[in-house]
Amino acid sequence: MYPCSYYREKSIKVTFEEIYSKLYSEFGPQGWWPAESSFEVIVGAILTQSVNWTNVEKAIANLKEYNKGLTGKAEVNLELLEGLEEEKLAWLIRPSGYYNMKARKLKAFSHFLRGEYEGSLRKMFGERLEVLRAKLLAVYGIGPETADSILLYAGGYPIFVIDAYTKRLYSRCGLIEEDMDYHQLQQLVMKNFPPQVECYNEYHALIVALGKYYCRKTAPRCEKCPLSS
DNA sequence: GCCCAGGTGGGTA
DNA sequence: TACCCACATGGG
Repeated sequence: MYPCSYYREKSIKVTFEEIYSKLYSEFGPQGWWPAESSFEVIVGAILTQSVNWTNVEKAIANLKEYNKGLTGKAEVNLELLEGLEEEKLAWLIRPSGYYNMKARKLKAFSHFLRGEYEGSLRKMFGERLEVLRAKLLAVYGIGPETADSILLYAGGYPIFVIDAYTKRLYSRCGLIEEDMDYHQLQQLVMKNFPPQVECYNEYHALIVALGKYYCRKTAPRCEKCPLSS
């Protein structure tokens, strides 16, 4: 039995805040997002879709290496993505999986940023939260999780990111219904855990940290889960 | 060999 | 709306 299922079956109430506190005291600050620039956060957010982060690291390393040979600067930026043929881009990001789809997605975002904000992230992040979120969702390849990761980790907006780990954790704890959709779940969390950028930043990262080791789909290692004590 | 990983878009009933 | 499927590499 999962420790968090134990809460549910014994009708022990835990709150979103208590889970956050436990995770924070167990794992400490995570310092997300792991990237050297806002633009790199966005690229990482797209590349990490349904893929292990270690794969993404290889892909981003390829992009940096390529740009270093081209311009002397080992960084991921808009000019690099714009200058690359989609096929070449796909080849460089191959380790991240779904590379043809993701190359198309990166190109789509590049066109969006250039067309809508003259290539300026500063201008893009000058938008109001709701406005930018809606615009991002309209970009090919950017769904709710990717949009919210971009908003929170690159833009510093107070928005809570929901992912597979988040659903699994809250569901096992009995805090949510299995069939809640992304928006419902996000609203529920934000209603019960008031928006603060720093906490939302850490919370999502902490849930991923927990999920990677103790709250996996299979083989959860629940006997060592920090939430069990 | 099998399952899974920080999803999204498109098609069908 | 509610499912199904394609997309694809790398690690345990």
